[in-house]
Amino acid sequence: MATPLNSRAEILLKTLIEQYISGGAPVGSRTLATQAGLELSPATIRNVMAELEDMGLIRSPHTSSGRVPTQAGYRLFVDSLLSVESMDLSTVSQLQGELTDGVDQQHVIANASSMLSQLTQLAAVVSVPRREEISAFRQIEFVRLSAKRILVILIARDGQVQNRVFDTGRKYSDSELVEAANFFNAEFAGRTLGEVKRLLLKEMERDSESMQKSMRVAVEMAQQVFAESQDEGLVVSGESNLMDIPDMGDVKTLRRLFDVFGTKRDLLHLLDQSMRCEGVNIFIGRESGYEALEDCSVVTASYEVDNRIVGTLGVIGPTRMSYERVIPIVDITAKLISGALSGDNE
Amino acid sequence: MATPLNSRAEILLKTLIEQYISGGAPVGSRTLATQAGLELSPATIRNVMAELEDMGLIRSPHTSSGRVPTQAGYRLFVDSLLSVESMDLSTVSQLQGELTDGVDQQHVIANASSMLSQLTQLAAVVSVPRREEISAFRQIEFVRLSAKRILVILIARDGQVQNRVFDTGRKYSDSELVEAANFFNAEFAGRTLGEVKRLLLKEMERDSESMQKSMRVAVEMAQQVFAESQDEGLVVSGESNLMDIPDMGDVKTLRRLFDVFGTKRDLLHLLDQSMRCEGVNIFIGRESGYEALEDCSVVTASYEVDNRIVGTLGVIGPTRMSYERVIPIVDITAKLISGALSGDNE
DNA sequence: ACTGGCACTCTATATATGGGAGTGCCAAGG
DNA sequence: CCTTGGCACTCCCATATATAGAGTGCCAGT
Repeated sequence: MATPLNSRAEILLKTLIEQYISGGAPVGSRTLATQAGLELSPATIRNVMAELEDMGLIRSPHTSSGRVPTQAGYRLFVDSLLSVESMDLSTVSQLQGELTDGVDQQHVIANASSMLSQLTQLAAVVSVPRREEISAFRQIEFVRLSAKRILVILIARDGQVQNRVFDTGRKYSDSELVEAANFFNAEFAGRTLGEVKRLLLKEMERDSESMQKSMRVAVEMAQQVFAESQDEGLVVSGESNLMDIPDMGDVKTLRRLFDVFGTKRDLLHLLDQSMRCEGVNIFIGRESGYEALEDCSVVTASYEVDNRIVGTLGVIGPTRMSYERVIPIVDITAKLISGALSGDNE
Repeated sequence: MATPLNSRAEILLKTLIEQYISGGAPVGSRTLATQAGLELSPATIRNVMAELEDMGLIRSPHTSSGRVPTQAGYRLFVDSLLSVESMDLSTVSQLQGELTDGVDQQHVIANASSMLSQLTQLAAVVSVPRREEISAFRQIEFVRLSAKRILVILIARDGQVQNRVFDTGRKYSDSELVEAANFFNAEFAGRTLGEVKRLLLKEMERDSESMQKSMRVAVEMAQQVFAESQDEGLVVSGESNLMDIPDMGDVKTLRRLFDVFGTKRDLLHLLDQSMRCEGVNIFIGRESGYEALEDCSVVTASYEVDNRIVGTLGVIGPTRMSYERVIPIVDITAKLISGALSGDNE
């Protein structure tokens, strides 16, 4: 941190990490000497390694085995040492193909997630976009299923449909329902879902008598449906890929990891963090803030619709993952999904 | 198989299996002597155990360790030796509560699955009901999203909503869409989804000119939505519970197991098999027909809506699971879910 | 500043070693 | 004839021990 590395040390650190990533075993001075391309003897390299260890960039698991990168080492690596491969063009177009053949936002997201996990052989995560401030309200419908059960259907301009069944206390006539629907459709058409939600909320607070009773209930139901439409989801796939990775050998560790996937809340929070920044984001080990992700890294990128960031996607794998392979995949996927969702919308 | 067991052998087999299930370790003659309640010496019991081994009901992992049940042993056990506990009443009512607070079929199913896995601490599986022949068509709507994009919404009488976006080749006027909707709603109201699907299929085959062109496309779109409505789903939860079970220690084995959960097709097939029979069904180890389920058992029960079997639920765990605890849970859940879905429907 | 050499450390693997649990069989007793 | 205690035998498992190998740190020489 204090002293910036001289270029020889950089090269050695880079080679060491690459070597460790591909081999999985601690790297010793001899292998480093042959691999780094510098004409140095193992002894010299040992001196440099000692320095790197002092700086906290690498460490040795035991008194005498090779060195492995520390978290700080990885950080430096991905920040300034890493050379990313650009992606195979045919793979890109294949990805694009698979991605855009979902007519529907849900399909696009699901495809993206599954592709991502397949390409990286890691676990993939895609957050369902916040549509609130982007997607506009188109129309709402109240369908009477039986005497007291009413189905509310919310349709957004982009074709997303949200629906929910309510058990109302009393009977509603068809005409009441039609009237309610007309009211909403006239009042709110064209506004964004978020706006409508807020307006409805205000409406309810006013506890107004200016509204008929029947309207009140309708507003309440609509409010709930809108509230759910915010329902931020998360699509996870390829979790089981992580079981093939020897680093995670411990079933105990795996279990905790899978719990994270199960709850989703934590993951969502993590993805939210990287919503702010553009481009690819990397959380290494503890940086994510979750103990279960101790030996994992998370590579994320956010995607946008109509030039606004609306969601994030990423992959989760062992800290010892091939960043140079994974980063471009995540990057490209984010861009493609942006395209697929934007094009879809008009 | 040939010779039915005498009662002493039965008791010993039963105790052995119970002992093995609770302890997880091979059971020897001494422990069996103290646990079985019979006044017999270990030596005598050894003789009986030898017989049981000859019959293929138990085996010893090594020349000299205790015995463990074979698949055939488990089979006999669950078929005729098992005494199931009846369930704690408070648990039942709690279950019922949690189950019925989902207004919506999807919620009920999801709740059932999660409850099932929580109660058993195993992986749970619930198949989404075949609604085709039960659920009636209520109405269809065509919403124009943009010039050539049309949203088709299918509403069933029970409140299920199915929707899909189509990119049509040409523009449709609002009046055309209204006309199409009216046609469907008048023609098919009240019929079951399955019926409508078949009728539409026939309609399309006729390639009739009696229909206007616009109708043809509408029929086609409707057909596709109906086809998707058949979309048999599967809700899985608690997979990660299996990682806590020491029997499955092997990550390799777990991985294959998780692959089964991932593909779902195989699971669905398995659940289908037990749709035919009423009551609780048990597949032990290989009986399920899947190699990945080698050391697992599947306990299933089907549930019904309006006295017709429409789906199946079950749990998957190690063959060495506590059947006497699991069976009643699966049984009750199936009954409760039947109730919850039937009551919901009118 | 770099290098070879050397003693040292620590791991991983293979190889004994002994205890323990359980069996099968046999001969004796009810 | 069924049951039982006794006994030799088998096999697993945990522990200890030896050994090879990889890698280090340090020092002295270039």
